[in-house]
Amino acid sequence: MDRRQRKTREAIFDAFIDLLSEKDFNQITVAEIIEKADIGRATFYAHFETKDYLLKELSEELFCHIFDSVNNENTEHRHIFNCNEHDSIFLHLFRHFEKNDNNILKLLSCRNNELFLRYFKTDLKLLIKKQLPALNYIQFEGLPEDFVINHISSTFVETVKWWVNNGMKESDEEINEYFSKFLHIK
Amino acid sequence: MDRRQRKTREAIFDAFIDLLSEKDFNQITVAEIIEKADIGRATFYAHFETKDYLLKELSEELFCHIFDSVNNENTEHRHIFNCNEHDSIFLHLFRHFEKNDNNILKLLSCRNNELFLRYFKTDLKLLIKKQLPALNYIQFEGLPEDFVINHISSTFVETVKWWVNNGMKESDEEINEYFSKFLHIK
DNA sequence: TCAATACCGAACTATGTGTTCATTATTTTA
DNA sequence: TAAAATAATGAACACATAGTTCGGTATTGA
Repeated sequence: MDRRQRKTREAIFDAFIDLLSEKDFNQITVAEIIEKADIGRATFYAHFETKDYLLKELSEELFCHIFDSVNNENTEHRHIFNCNEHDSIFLHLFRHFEKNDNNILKLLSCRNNELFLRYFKTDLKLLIKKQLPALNYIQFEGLPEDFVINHISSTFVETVKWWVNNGMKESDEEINEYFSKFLHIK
Repeated sequence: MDRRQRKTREAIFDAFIDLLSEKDFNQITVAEIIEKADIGRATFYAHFETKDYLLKELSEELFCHIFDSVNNENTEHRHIFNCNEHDSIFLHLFRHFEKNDNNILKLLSCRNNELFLRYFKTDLKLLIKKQLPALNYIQFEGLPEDFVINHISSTFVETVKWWVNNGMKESDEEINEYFSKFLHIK
C-alpha cells in the first residue's frame, strides 16, 4: 500500500476515533472527519464509500489482533499477558482490555455505538463457537447452540460495558469472576 | 385530546411502525412517514419535534400497558393471562408477547432498532429492580445490584429477540424455561 | 527520470431537515 | 347554532450534509 494511502487512512481513523469518544456516531459528519484528519473531501470518499464502511473497516482493524492473539495463542503471547494455557479466553480478553493497548475500549464504552458493538459481537460469537467444546457448558444442555453462544457473547459484552462505564475499578481477574458467576463456569 | 389530533397521531404511529418493520430507523425519512400517514409536513412537526421523539413517544405508549399489567397485577389480569400469583414476571411478559396484542414484538425483533431496545431495557430494569427482592438471586450475591439488574434485563431482551427471530416455535412456558436456565432460577 | 497514482479543492447535484405562513376545515364553548 | 379557538394543509423557504466530478498538483515506486 502506498505510503500516502497509509497516512491518509491512518489520519481518518484517528480523527474518527477522536470524534467517536466525543459524540454519537450518527452525529458525526464527514466534514468534521476530514477537517480533523486534514484531508480533502474527495480523498475521504476515495478511501471509504460511506461513514458506515469507515466504522466497519475500523472495527475489523481493531478486532483483528485482539482476536488473533486469542486464536493463535502461543508462548510469547502467554508470557506477555502473564497467563497460562488454562485461563479462559474471556480472561484473556479482559486482560487485553485492561492493558488498553489499542482504542477498542474507547469505542466499546461510548454511548450510542450499537453498530460497533454488533460488529464486536459477531466476531466474538465466531470465537466462542470455536472454543465451545473446550468450555463445559453442561448447565445449558438442551438449549440450541446458537442461542447459548448468543447468550455468552451478550453477557460478555454487557459485562465489559458495565466494567468500563464504572471506571474499571475491578481488576481483570475480578471482572472475570463476576462474568463467570453469571455463566456459572468453574 | 382533539379528535383530529388523535387521528393524526395514530396515523403517524401506524405509518412509522410499518416503515420500521421494513427498514432501519435511520433510513426512514420524515417524507416517507408523512406520505404513508397521508398528512402534511407541517402537521408532523406540530406533533413531534424530531424522528427521535416520535420513537420515544411510540415506545412509551407501547410499553405502558404491558408493564402496567405486570405492575398492577390483579385477579382479572391473572384470569385473562391464565397465570397464578407465583408465576414470575418474566413468564407474564412472555405471555404478553405470545399473544402479540400490540405491535411491540414487531419492533423488538426488527433489525437495527437499538434505540427502541434501549428504551425497553430502561423500563424493564425499573420493573426488575422493584421485583428483585421477590426473586431469589442468591447466586449473584456479592455483585453490584445495578450490574445484576442489567444482566437480567439484557438476558431477557436477548432471549425475546432470539425467540422472535426464530419464528417463536417455542411456547411461552418453554421459552421461559430457557430463560430461567440462563439465570439459574427455580 | 518518468509513468502511475494519490491528493487537492472547489464547484456541483441531490436529498433530507425543520420552519413559516396564509388558507381551509374541524371542533369546542358560550 | 354562532363565534372563537384550534388543527391541518400545502407550498415555499433556508439550511445542513452527502456524495460526485474534474482539472491541476504533488508524491511515490520502479
